[in-house]
Amino acid sequence: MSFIESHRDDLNDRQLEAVLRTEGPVLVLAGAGSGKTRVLTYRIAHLVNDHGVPLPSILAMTFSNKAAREMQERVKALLNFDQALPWISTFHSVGARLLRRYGQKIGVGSEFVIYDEGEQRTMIKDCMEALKISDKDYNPDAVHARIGKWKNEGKSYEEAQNSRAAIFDDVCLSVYEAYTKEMQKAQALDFDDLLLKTYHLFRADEELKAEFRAQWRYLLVDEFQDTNELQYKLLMEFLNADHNICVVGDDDQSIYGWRGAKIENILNFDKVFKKAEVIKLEQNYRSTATILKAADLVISKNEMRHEKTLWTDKGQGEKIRYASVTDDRSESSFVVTEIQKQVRAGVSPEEIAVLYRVNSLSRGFEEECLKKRIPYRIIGGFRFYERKEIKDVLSYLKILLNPSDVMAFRRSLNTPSRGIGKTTLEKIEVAASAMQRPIALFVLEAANLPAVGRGREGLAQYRRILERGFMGLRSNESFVDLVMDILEKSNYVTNLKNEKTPESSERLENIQELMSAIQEFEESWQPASDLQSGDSPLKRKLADFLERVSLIADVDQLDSKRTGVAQESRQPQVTFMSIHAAKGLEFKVCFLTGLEEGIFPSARSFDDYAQLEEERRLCYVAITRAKEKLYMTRALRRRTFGSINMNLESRFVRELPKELFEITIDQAEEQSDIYGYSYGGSTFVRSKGSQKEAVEFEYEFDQRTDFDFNFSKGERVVHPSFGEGVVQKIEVLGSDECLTIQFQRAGRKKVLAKFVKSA
DNA sequence: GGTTAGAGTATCTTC
DNA sequence: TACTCTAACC
Repeated sequence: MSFIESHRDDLNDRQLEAVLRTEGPVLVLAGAGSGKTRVLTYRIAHLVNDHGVPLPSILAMTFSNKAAREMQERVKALLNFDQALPWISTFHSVGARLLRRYGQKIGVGSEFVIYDEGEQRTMIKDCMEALKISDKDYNPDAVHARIGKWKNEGKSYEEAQNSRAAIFDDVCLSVYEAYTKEMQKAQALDFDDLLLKTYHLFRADEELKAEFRAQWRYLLVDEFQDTNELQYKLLMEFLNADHNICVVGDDDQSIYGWRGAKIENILNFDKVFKKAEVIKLEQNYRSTATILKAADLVISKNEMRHEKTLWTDKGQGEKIRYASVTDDRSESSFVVTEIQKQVRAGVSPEEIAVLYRVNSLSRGFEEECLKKRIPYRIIGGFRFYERKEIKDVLSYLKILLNPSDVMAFRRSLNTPSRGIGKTTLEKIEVAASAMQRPIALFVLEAANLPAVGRGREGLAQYRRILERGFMGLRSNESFVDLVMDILEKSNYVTNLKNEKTPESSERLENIQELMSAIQEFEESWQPASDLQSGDSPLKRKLADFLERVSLIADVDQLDSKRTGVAQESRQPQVTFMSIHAAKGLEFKVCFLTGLEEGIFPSARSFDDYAQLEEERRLCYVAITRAKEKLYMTRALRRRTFGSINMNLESRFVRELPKELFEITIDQAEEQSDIYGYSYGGSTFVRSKGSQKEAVEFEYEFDQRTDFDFNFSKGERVVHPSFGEGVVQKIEVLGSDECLTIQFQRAGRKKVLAKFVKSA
């Protein structure tokens, strides 16, 4: 019996059709929760089992590593197969992989590093400075954005020459040119480059293109609504004349327009590929009818969409619980209290998510959970691998792997402080550049470095670390040993240990975390079989590790740090995250918070209809994450950027019929005729029928007194090295307490509670 | 060259 | 509010 015959019952008719239609272009419009991953994985299994298609002939692309991993796992399970599936991968990983192997053909060295957003920004600023373009006249972020736009159109700076429309473009173009050259010099690629250079590679090398086109006979793309122009172009390069391409997506869930995603890609697919088979998956297996009804009412107001209606055979379910409360603190308290109720009623915390439009809203919920000792985890916000201490440590590894990496060089050279400042650094950079030598090698080899004053000893120390590192790379020692040794030789950990501040102990913890990540990585590491090279295993290990780290996204590290109750590990936790991060996930109980005009929908979308449609889609995504119970909350007053704003109730709430809701309104203000909105940082309050009037709110929050802390605000305390002081602020840090203390001698400092005693 | 305090400013989402 | 940048001081 064929695979598909024996699995027939797993699929509904539409899904089956999508699986069986293996030849030619196929567009699967898969509504939220309609089983699209199932379609993709079964399709792959069907191709392999029933059509004898070898796995490397299938190229399946996703956006997140998490989605790729999930698809890999499910395919492996269906096929009873146990090896890595390299071509079920993210767009960026596919690019990186091809470039490591074939990049030399277009001048991309195989040891390139990937620069993150921050490094790109520094690079842009450096280029602007070198070109004497003031960052006051031209905002580096705007320049960056313009360059990104060109890249997303598939254009190098040469190709962008004729797309200049304004003086601003001229400026950006000169920066783009300088930026390209600097990146080349540093042997670095940014995120866009991973796609752009791959695109150029395929355009430049017909032979190579033909080879891969012959290999990849079946293309699959997940979340097609989120592809940008460049990804689309790249896909077209990959696609051979058979046009066996199956794209799966939901135009209603396109929420990355701001990042260049073109919803037209999915809206026009059946026009570009006239023979395309369009299959709609409309049965939802996730949510109750009530939740789907709300989602449908929100999304059906959009004009730019494929018409479709989700249905479910699940019952009505519970009503949506809507709470309009006085302020953000009440909102947090309401949400957390309800979480406690749900948990008491038997819902696992793992099945509960709190969603918000902006990451900054996580704070209140975080504090409330800390207070009530509820385990939680936060996805997004600060990423682990973007923390200073992690980047510091990684910079040493990066410079070893790629001695041209300027950013890593600068960072590692003087962290911890070795007395090497800006002037010395500049001299070294200029000299290395003149010698056309990778900067780290230059430092290592140069007999007489440019005149360095006080930095002499520090530089010698740095050279010793480099020597040690390069030696390690050539040898066969373990990855962990190498890093430990560098940490020791650089005094990095020692210095942190001496600091004894809450910040330093958190940093130490994070480095610890990094070490275990490295160890874990090392233990499970397998050399990629198709990329043979003469490098030592350690070097390849290092390269793989750094690449993985660079391509990690928020959702990918679901089990990473930033948990509230640090020590008691592996407790079931409630999840907090932005709606963007929640895409593709589902939870039994969801809280959709901050439903206020100006927040959700965001104030930025007010004057742009297309953006407003995207907000609407975002709301649709949020609602459809819930399986059984949906809460929606809104605060009348909210503190944003230090000032208090009053916002109207979100239109997404107002548009929904009351009968879907069970409503809680807990304040008198709701009755009054004063309503307000905030725009541009100041607060306006309008009275009904009267003129607009600007009002600054003075609103003092109750100081928290309900903690069972050992210390209280205003208490006099003694610290072993800072002496006497007065407690000004108390925060919870993991299972510990962090105090802000005004010391008589030492000034204001943050210290861990365990270091101080009552005076 | 390193440190720090104060001013200024950005205010979303992220592969 | 919280971060980044600058300028003044050590």
